[in-house]
Amino acid sequence: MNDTFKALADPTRRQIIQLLKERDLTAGEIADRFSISKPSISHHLSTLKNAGLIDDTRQGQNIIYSLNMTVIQETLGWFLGMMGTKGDDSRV
Amino acid sequence: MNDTFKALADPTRRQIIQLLKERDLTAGEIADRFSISKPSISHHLSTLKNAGLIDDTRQGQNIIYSLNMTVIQETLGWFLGMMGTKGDDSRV
DNA sequence: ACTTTATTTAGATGATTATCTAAATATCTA
DNA sequence: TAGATATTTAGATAATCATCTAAATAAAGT
Repeated sequence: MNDTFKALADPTRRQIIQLLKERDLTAGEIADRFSISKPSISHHLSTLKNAGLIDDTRQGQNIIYSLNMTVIQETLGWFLGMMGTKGDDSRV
Repeated sequence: MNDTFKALADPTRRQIIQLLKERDLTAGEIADRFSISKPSISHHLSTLKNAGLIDDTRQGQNIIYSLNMTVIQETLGWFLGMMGTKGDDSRV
């Protein structure tokens, strides 16, 4: 959970996630959309992958990244849990 | 938005939020529930307040902190936007 | 006014992080 | 196997962050 929030606490990484929401992309395609170096993007991708937010699969020379909705759903659940009646401590 | 995610990217701050979900608490009551120093908790509270996640109001010697659901709702919205059909780029 | 209690602000320190360049690895093609 | 392309790993550096102790501010009680 902490890895997830830490991964999301960076604007570049959130943008990457937004890009992957549209369609799967190779590391290079992702890097092309930013003005920072490829190694930096690679590092961000590794952070996102480590948090379980994205998956990767090699296809020839390319590595294709895709969103993994599982962790996003879990995190959404955290917020939903937050939205119960304020002060709700489960007394019926 | 970035302030929100950064504020949430710390376990102590998330725990503070969980505590405030149950009921409003003074700075001291919050600090009592952690093993780190009061100044550190005060700093965390200031980070959360800066992100709009909590409000404070002085009452005598105490400062009472409370959850502000507005930003939490907005952030929930971010996740909901994420949950649209994967690949959804709005072609009807 | 002085003391106590509650809280924050200041200033310092060690750890983590975002970024870079250079080098390594992996795959494909000629 | 040599060369080109795609990507990551290594190592360095500057910035940000979590934490601490000590000092300052605020309110209340004596």
